[in-house]
Amino acid sequence: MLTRESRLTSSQLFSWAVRTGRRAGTSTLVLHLAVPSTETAGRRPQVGFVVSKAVGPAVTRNLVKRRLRHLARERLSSLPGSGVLVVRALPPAATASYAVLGDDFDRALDRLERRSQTGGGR
RNA sequence: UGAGCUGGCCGGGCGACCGCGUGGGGCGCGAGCUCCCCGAGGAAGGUCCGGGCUCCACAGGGCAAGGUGGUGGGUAACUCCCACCCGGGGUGACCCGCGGGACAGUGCCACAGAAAGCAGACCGCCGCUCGCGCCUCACGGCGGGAGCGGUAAGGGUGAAACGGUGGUGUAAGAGACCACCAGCGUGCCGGGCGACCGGGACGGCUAGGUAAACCCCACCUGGAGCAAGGUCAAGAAGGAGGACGCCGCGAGGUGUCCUUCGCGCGGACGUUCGAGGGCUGCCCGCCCGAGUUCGCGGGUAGACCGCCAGAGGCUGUCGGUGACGGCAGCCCUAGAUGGAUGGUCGCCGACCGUGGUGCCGCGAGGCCCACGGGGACAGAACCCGGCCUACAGGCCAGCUCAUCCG
RNA sequence: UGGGGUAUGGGGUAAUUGGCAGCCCGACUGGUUCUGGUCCAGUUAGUCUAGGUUCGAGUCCUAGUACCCCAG
Repeated sequence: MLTRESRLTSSQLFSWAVRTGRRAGTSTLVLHLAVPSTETAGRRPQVGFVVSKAVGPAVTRNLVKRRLRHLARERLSSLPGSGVLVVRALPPAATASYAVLGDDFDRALDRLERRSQTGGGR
């Protein structure tokens, strides 16, 4: 679970991260990561989730969200200081196990970090 | 023992590690840290009804529109619930029913059939009159036709055909008359608060269906919905849409042009006689300079309230056939807002499947052992009462039918 | 949260007041052709589900299911 502080609660930041952030996808997840160019104070990273109705009914959507929040909490330290991460779940995430979701999360996060080190992004 | 009917209840358990939200306590200047309590459902679901609550509207009445529809009760209210009545189904326990009005009016009843609604008559039956043919010496008889009239018994159609059965009667027939039965109307007696039920009397002999067709009658309904509504409260930067061009595989980015929004009202001062701003906290001075500033209202991003103690739950008792109500005692039992109530793992476990040269049994099957799988439907979003829908598996109580034993 | 609409063979669509469920494309079979296509003839299969009103329901009523749309 995530504390209130680490949650992304502003819809403006949500659309900002999805629009301008770098993207990496797997079969179950798509991650958007945006880092402010100027250091807007040393805030902690924030994580938000998007689980649409295509994933399933409310019970499975909530289950996917809870699993993702736990996964994100364990990986908070590897995010850049003031980064904004949006995790979007795809329909296969409904049937994926916790371990599979964790692997996909790690792979996508790894790809995002590598791209930022090689000076990617716009 | 088997098959069923009705009502009620449960709907995984234990543990370890790591977490989240409301509230409370402690520490800390503070950010925060730490401890404790509590933390999804019977449907939280669909959003089909009814209410509370909030804002708007409203003298009163009527029309329109929508809804409800046996009777009596319960309730804050209901299209809900209870009891009863009526009709239908079942051997039965029991179940089902939008169940007012068809002499207030209008409409419809396809096909078939003579005729489908109020009266009429196709075939037929019967009588009378007039021809014709045949038989007979004749009287007369038989057959068939036309016209006039009497009938509705029989025929056949249909979902439905103008009461049914039997008799008297007749030229043939007919409620024309009689008996019984069904049904209608009027008034009476008895029972019931009532819907209605039972009984007998009289009348007329008979009246079709459809209102989930229009309609009539009685009753009910002001509108919106917690994104209701309220409090606090930035910024003037730009935002939205469209057309065209460039870049990009694309998502998109960027440029030009057009449209629109960037609030309303009022006051004061000011536009070269300088409001206001900057240097600079003040004065002088210098520079920029056409709007500046104040009040009231409105309230976008955002924050907070509404927001969880309530038609509340449990137990007992009393009243009532029951729904339910009265009284007493005890309890506090989710309040999130990109949305908490959990994640991972282990053990147990109903239950299911497979196997066994195991045990019991005539058998169906039961028990035991091993292995594998392993909980259904489903997540509060202002609250409550119902309805409807989904649901693996299991428990309890009462009752019915069949069979066997005593 | 509030409101509206649709459902007819495999696909797309008709059905006047309730009165025999049609049409096009497709699929299949046969014929024509040396073969395929074209063409001709024929066959297949349907009113979303359940219940009700009615003599009779695609149509009317009630409940449900699925999908779509609109406003905030």
